[in-house]
Parts: sequence; structure tokens; C-alpha cells
Amino acid sequence: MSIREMCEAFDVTARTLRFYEAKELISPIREGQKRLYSKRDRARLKLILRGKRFGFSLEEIRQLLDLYNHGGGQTTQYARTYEIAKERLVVMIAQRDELSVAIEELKEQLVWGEQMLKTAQLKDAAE
Amino acid sequence: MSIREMCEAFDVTARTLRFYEAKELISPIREGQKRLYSKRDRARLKLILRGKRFGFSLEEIRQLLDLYNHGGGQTTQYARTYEIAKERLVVMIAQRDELSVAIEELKEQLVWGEQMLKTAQLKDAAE
DNA sequence: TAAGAGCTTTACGTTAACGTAAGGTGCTCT
DNA sequence: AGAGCACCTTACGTTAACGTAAAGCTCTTA
Repeated sequence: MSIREMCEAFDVTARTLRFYEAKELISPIREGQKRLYSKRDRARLKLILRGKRFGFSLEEIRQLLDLYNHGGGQTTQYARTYEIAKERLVVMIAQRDELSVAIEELKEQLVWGEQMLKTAQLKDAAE
Repeated sequence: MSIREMCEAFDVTARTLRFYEAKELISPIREGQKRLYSKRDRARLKLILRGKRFGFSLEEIRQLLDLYNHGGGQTTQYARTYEIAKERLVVMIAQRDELSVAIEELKEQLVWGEQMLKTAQLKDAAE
């Protein structure tokens, strides 16, 4: 897959793909000087984009990607990554809970806001 | 409440509080030259910090705060803020759903990772 | 009275995650 | 041959959300 096809498929810019490559998050092969993205690259990009939506930094994402690819390193390094992922899980669950609360609150606020709009329109009409 | 007490209560720096004030997110009164934070300021700060945890920008948060305080402005301006909040709600719900998926996936990955650690330890022991 | 603690303002510095412009290469189409 | 893509590299620019340093008030405590 060419870089342009990747951009359209994932709705990202070419700059972004090259940036991720520079950060060693993806490693497309070269055909001449052009980049070719494999299925593996696409799977990794998908994970990167999801991670971003949850507020993970690219550095954190890089560590999680290591976990997915059973690192190439030593057991201790791998254990460290495992711990990081566990901590992130706790954070994610807490975040979801809090998000649920915020959603309910915002819903209530919207009902209230709707009421405000109606009375405001009545007032405008009366003037 | 003094600025120092606020910092300890909310675990933020004084710089952050002054920064939020410059952005007109909170407006503490002055006693001489010192800032004094009211209950209202504390409520707003709480909302600001929650918003941040969900990835809202300070500018978006400022708009949501307007909603909470029924703006002082015109109906059209208020209606616009109302629309923004409705859009954010949709995003938040989608985000929660996606977060749930990611949580389950990460859980599975952790089970798998745990298994990896065990076999790696066996391998280490065998060497 | 001198030192410190705690607050203040002003203003330049920092980091992440790209955007954007400049200039170059290689292939194809006319 | 020249024009035009589509890609490349290099490198400076940008924005948000503060950090941090410098310099100055005010009150109290040794």
C-alpha cells in the first residue's frame, strides 16, 4: 500500500505517517525510495490512532506496541512494559467511569439548557 | 481560600490558577493584591479539571462553563453553545464505547502477556 | 532592621505533534 | 524535451498549556 492509499484509508496526512516512522512506531519497507506499508503497518497504525483517541501520548503508545509485539528484549524489560500496561488499564477504567458520570451530567444540563432556550425565545417574542 | 490552599486542595500549581484566570475561566476576587477564591471558583475549577481529563481543550471548557452559567449573552449565542455541548455529548458517548472496547482488548492482551512472562521465566530458569 | 515567607507581575522557555514551505528525484504522458 | 505528478528529505514554524526565572510588594519573625 502506498502512502497516499494509507492516508485515505486512515484519514491522516503523509506528514503524520512519516512522523510516526521517524518515531519508530511503524516501519514501512522501501521500493526504491518510496514507502510501502504492509498489513502489519496498518494494524499498528490502527492501534496508534485508537491510543491517541484515549489521550495516550505517542511515547506511551510506543511502549504498548512493544507489548503487542512481545518486545525483542529481555524479560525484565518486558515485565516493565507489562506493568505500564496494567497501570494504563486502571487509568482507562477510571476514566470510563468518570466519563459516564460526566455524560449523565451533561445530559441533564442539556435538558435544562433546552428549557432555557424556550423561555428565552418566549421573551424575545414578547419584545 | 488562598491560592496556596487551592493548590493543595486540587493538586495544581499557582501558575495554573493564574493561567486559568488570564483565560477568564475563573475570577477570584482580590484582598489587597492577593487572590481569594470563592465556592463558585472552586466549583468551576472542578469542572475545568474534569473537562481536561476527557481531552477537552481549555477553550472548549470555557464554552461549556458558559452553558453552565446560562451565559449573559444573546439567545443566538446561547443556542450556539448549546449545539456545541450536544456535539460534545455525542463524541463523549462514542469515546466511552470505544474505551470499553479498548479496555477489553487490553485485558485480553494482559492475560496473554502474563502467559508470556511465565514461559520466559521458565526459559530463563532453564539456561 | 534584616531576613524570610508568601504573594504578585512580566516575560521568555518548553514539549508534543504535527503543519508547511523549499528544493530535489523519478516516472509518465504528450 | 518539457510538463506534471507523486513521492522524497530537510528544516523552520505553530499551538496549547503551562514551567521557570527575574524582580518587586507586604507582613512577620528573629
